[in-house]
Amino acid sequence: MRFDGRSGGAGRGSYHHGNLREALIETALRLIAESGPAGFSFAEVARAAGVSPAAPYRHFRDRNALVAEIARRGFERFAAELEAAWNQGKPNPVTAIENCGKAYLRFARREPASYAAMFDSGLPLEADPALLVASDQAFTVLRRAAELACGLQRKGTRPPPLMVALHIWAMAHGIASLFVERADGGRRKLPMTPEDLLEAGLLIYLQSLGLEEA
Amino acid sequence: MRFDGRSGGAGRGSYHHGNLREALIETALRLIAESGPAGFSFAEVARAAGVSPAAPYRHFRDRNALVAEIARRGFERFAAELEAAWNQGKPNPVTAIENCGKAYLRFARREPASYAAMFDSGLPLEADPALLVASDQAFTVLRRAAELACGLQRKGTRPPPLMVALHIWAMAHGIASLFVERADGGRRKLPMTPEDLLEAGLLIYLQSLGLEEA
DNA sequence: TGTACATCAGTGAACGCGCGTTCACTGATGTAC
DNA sequence: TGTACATCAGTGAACGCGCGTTCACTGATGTAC
Repeated sequence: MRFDGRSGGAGRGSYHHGNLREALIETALRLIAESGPAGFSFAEVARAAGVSPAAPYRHFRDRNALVAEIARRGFERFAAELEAAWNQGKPNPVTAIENCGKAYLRFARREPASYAAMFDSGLPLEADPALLVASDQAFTVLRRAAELACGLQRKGTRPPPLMVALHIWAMAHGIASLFVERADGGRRKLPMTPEDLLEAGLLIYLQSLGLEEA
Repeated sequence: MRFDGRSGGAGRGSYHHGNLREALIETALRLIAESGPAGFSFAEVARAAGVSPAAPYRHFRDRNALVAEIARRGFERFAAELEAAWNQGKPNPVTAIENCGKAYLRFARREPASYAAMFDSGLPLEADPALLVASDQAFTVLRRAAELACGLQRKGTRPPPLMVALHIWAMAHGIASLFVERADGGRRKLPMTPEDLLEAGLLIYLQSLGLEEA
């Protein structure tokens, strides 16, 4: 890829952009990061990408399709980062789950635009099968982590892994939503970092299930 | 107040509405419930309330001021409902905290428009001191609850009450955001009610702190 | 290697629309006397 | 009780603007021969 984002022989000023689809996605991410998932128009993306307002229609049916594509890609990267953080439960399940929590917050912090498209855009997941699949992939990482962690318990005292995964997700998502700073407006002040808050919360929760770092 | 929402002698069709400020707030709540906090315009509220597009300017500086007022009132009712659910820690702190959690979800479910204005509107809390105060009132209920619950522990093992309050808030907010059904689009499917999920999560968490229902 | 042609990404003008906001105004209300 | 008047909530017309979307078009690209 060339430095200006155009491919092949299509230089700046040429008739064909050459890489417009990607450029629109990158531009929309920038605009979302600046003003939130509702803070941009289809026409504005076109203008910011340097093309006519009709050009985006060659690549996306409408504004929602663009946001859905951003969310879908976001979920895929999100799932990959959670998976890497989980690292097959090493060095031990509790530490690995804490690493997942850190990865969750890191994603919300480093890709606030993707995160907003994924969780705050109001897009119905059901309307886009690919979006639903990508979203499920991310949750599946947490579910498998909970399954492995719960499997360490004696049979009689095993909590339902699905429930544990949902608790972990809810706490991570709650902390990300309430306390991770956003470019479009500061979040509530905290006497600690969101990462420390989540780590402590997960530790307390997992201790109660009989799991320790060991 | 009369049945049509107009006060005094101002009947329907009269020049003065008589109760426009309240009518605008109610109308905006309805529109937010239908299409989310970004899903209405100032002009649309006026039209739906049956007045000219200039009329709302007599009562609110702009659209944001209307949303902020809705959020402020929402936080006040929210704080009152959490306070009632806490009920001074009776019958015991764990049960009372669980009741707070249920009240949290009940509010998100029954007043989705207020909840969205409070948490999903992107309004900067700092811009409106009254909004910040109302928001703090709500959190203060959780903080005092955590203080009382933590106070039952022996001194050496007391967790920081502020942190505990933040964990409770995050889990409740995470579950409300992810799983409570919204009118503007379904949330993820769950194999249990959000209320049961939160109750179990709080119970596991509080057990780890040495707190039991007793 | 050269040429004719099919493809299709991007143009730019156009449309009707609803928006936020302003303005001078109007007329209902309540109050001072 | 009646009247004159100040107040101010709501009117309606107007403005410039950016939006989403369409359309016939243009010209760059790649390929078949």
